[in-house]
Amino acid sequence: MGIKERRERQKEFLRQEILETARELFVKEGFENVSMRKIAEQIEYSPTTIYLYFKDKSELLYAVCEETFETLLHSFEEIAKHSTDPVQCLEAGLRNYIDFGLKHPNHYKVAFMYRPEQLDNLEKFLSPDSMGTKAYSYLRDIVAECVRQKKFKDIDPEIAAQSLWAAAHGLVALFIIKCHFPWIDKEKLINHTIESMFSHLKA
Amino acid sequence: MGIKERRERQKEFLRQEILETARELFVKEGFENVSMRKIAEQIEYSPTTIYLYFKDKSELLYAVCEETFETLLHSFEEIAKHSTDPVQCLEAGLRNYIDFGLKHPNHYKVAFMYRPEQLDNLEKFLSPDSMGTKAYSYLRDIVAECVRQKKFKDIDPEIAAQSLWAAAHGLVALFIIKCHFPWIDKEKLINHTIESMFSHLKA
DNA sequence: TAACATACTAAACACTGTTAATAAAAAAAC
DNA sequence: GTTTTTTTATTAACAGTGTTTAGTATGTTA
Repeated sequence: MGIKERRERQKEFLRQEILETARELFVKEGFENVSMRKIAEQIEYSPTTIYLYFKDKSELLYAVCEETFETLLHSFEEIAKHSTDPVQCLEAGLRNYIDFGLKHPNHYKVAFMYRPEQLDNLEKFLSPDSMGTKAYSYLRDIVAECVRQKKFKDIDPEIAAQSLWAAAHGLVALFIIKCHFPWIDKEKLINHTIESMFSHLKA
Repeated sequence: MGIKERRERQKEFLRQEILETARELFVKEGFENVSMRKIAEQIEYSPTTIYLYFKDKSELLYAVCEETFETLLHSFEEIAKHSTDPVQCLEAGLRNYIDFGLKHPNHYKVAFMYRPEQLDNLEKFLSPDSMGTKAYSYLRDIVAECVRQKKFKDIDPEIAAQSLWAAAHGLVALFIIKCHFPWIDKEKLINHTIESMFSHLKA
């Protein structure tokens, strides 16, 4: 019964190859500038083959999103490993998030700036198993730890976490979309925002 | 020479009609779901006619943007008229901005969540005469007034204004894009963010 | 009435995501 | 070893997109 397994492996391999190519192109040229035909050409298959492995283009987007959330979660965990103070850990995590957005704008756009039009993808995003949920939960748990250690005032970690995320996203999203706006030194802007959010949480 | 003027009026009228239809459809169905053919059908002209009045679809987007920025600027000014304290004025302005985004997500997306791919449109956005520039300048001037009246600490108004804008945008943008995320009560989230930003500026 | 400028449109180009029907290849059954 | 069945991949097509080119009316001027 090794034949079936080998075929399964081959199927999985091609699926992965499609996904990798999609990610590469999305990151390099931006989601809306990548057509299914372009992906197909790159992997040297006909366009319709992709549909045997992914329901549609938005499922490809979803899959790349999940990858991205996973990467983000891992870098969070990595930061947490090398830090003792949860507050410092949280700040480093947020700065890492922002840096990612600035360094990989197209990648960030895929993960945080497209709304999947289809309901089933939205539902998948919300499932507790989704990498997005896990990454957010991790963020919230660090905030909760800050509160538990009384390094933050007694606040609902959910509020603090969502507010922090929004502040970080606001910076990244505007930098990306309004990239020709005469921004003050971005570093200063990031610092000011983070200081504002944190000092209010510590107060 | 009244004929030429009448024709000019007629031209301007049709241009305005196209623009209004475009805005209506963009707001109702979202920019990416509105085709030039759909706009044309609505105004009962052929699709090519639109190109006699607007260079391309992105110029239509730009024009609607300018309208939006102008509306936003006017509501800022209206708020300023009915308020004595610049801090209170600033807060009301920001809340008004956020409310607009929540009430008219498609409209907000057009103005703040699309990057015009073409350079010339980006340049137009940056010109000092553009409504976007004017609206931002107004925001920054209110912040500057807060600093002048020593109701804010001595900070570069540009930094404060951009940081405030980003915080507000972060909330609205995430609410729109991740609209199925289990957000805590939005009102609370908005309050927390604004309090954070303001208390740091007042300190 | 003839020439001209303006306003508009039909047809086409080169794309897009996606589907239905079909061919090729591999595996299973006889 | 040949035939049937299943899996995999492709060709052709549909319905749509933004945009351009070439051509047609129409109202204005000479």
